[in-house]
Amino acid sequence: MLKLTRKLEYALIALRHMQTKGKLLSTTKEISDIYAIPQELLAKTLQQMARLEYIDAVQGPHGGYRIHSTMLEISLTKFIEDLEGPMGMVDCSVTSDCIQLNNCNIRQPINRINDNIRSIFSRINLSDITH
Amino acid sequence: MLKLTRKLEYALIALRHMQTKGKLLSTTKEISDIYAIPQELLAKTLQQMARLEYIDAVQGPHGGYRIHSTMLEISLTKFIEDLEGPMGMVDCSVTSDCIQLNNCNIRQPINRINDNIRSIFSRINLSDITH
DNA sequence: TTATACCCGACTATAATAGTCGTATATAGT
DNA sequence: ACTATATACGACTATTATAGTCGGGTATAA
Repeated sequence: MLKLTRKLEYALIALRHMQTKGKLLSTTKEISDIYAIPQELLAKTLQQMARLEYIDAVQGPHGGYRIHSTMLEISLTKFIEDLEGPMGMVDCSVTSDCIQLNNCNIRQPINRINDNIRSIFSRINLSDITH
Repeated sequence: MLKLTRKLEYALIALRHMQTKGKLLSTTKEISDIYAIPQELLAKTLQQMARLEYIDAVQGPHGGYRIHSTMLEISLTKFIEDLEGPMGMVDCSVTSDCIQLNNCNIRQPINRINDNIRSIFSRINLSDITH
């Protein structure tokens, strides 16, 4: 309950690391070594963030990644959903194939809480974590 | 990310159901039938809540469960942690055996967010969900 | 004494997450 | 052109957490 996945954790660690390096490039190996993150796993996450244009990739020797400037204004909600898909306390806040649905007696109160959390996460920017 | 487990979901549904019945008893079968919850699974959760004194159990024929009056003032944080153990976005907010720990660069910002969420959950009472 | 309903631990199944591997592509340096 | 380094990417396996099942027990009203 409420726990970040490793993927998100690694992504945040990497972003923060890159942040401290400004425009200098960081390699996967460098980051995985420093923070003891499995290299191949981190690699995939960095590649995904590159596709999402959170970071810029430079290929070849002396290549690596650096933070994309607009990334800082991304909200935590968007970040999480970009990397892992929709977020919601109950499935019916995401899809609508629950056998209960109309019968369900907690749907509305839970969805209110859900909205509260989302609104907190929406007010938090990635820069609040990686600054 | 952020999703309630079925156990919590079933527990909340059951509590709300019992709430509407006041001092009348509800059986496991009754609740599992109405909301299409696997009976044995619900049974375990109700038993756990009985041990925790969230609900009172009455044994024998015509037995069942009813809500314990003080339950209403329990916070969502306590409820979740009573049923599922400690809640935290990162392990280091719970235990301290992470190989990173001092090396970790996101610990503090994440823990701030974590505290925010906890404080929201602490201000929400079960009665807000089951009323 | 029988039927009903709670009690409880051990077990299995399923699904989500975490991690690995093989191969391909880009490119700087020589 | 060749080599070493680094990203790109899909398919695979392993691990863990959650979900669900089962078998046997106890309490008690009728």
